[in-house]
Amino acid sequence: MSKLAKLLAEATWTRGLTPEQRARVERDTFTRFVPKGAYIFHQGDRVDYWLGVIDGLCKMTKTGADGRVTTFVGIASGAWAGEGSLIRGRSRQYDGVTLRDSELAFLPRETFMLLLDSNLAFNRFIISQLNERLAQFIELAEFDRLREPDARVAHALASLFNPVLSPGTESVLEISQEEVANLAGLSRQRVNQALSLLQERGLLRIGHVGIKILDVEGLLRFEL
DNA sequence: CCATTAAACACCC
DNA sequence: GGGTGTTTAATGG
Repeated sequence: MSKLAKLLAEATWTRGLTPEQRARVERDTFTRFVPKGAYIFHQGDRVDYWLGVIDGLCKMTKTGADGRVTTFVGIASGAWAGEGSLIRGRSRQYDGVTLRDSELAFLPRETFMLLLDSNLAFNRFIISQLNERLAQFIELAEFDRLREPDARVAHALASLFNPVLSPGTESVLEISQEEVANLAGLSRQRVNQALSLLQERGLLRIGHVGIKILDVEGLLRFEL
């Protein structure tokens, strides 16, 4: 079985498709290898595909007028993204960049719209995914405004393990501390300090360009 | 004051 | 050579 077939077989949203729809999806979807640090799409691009992460780690970022860059969210293995822009019919509102070598899947807009127009289960999946994302962004605002830096780091890491949004995340995250800093909106050395604390608490283990997550639940409810 | 960060530094995988 | 861990000086609440 190809990587794509495996991804489609394991994805929640393919379960409610008719055999014809499933065949159509398998026929229309293609995959591409994208090396670490490469752009998947740019802000302003037309949105022609729904993006699936077969195996990899990506980020959505935006560059401010003064050149500073912020990362909104990480997208991990098993995740599908970009339905927001597809449905709104708008151009990309941010840049997509790989954080490590990634295998990506592209489902054409036309196929996506066909499913949206004809399949109830698919609609339910999209609603639950959008809802999950909304909850995640509200949490992001909460942690950003109400919690200390250590909890922000813990939360940023735990967010990559959301079972609805990123069902296939491996427990070893191949991510630099620099990128964790971008995700959490903190400096690199503050993140380093936070990671050391989280490691002391037994929630994760720091490796070389990698973090082994030991306790996702513990990270989510981390308190000083 | 105290915490955070930018910049600069020396390891080392 | 990029990622990591640390120091130092500057900044801001």
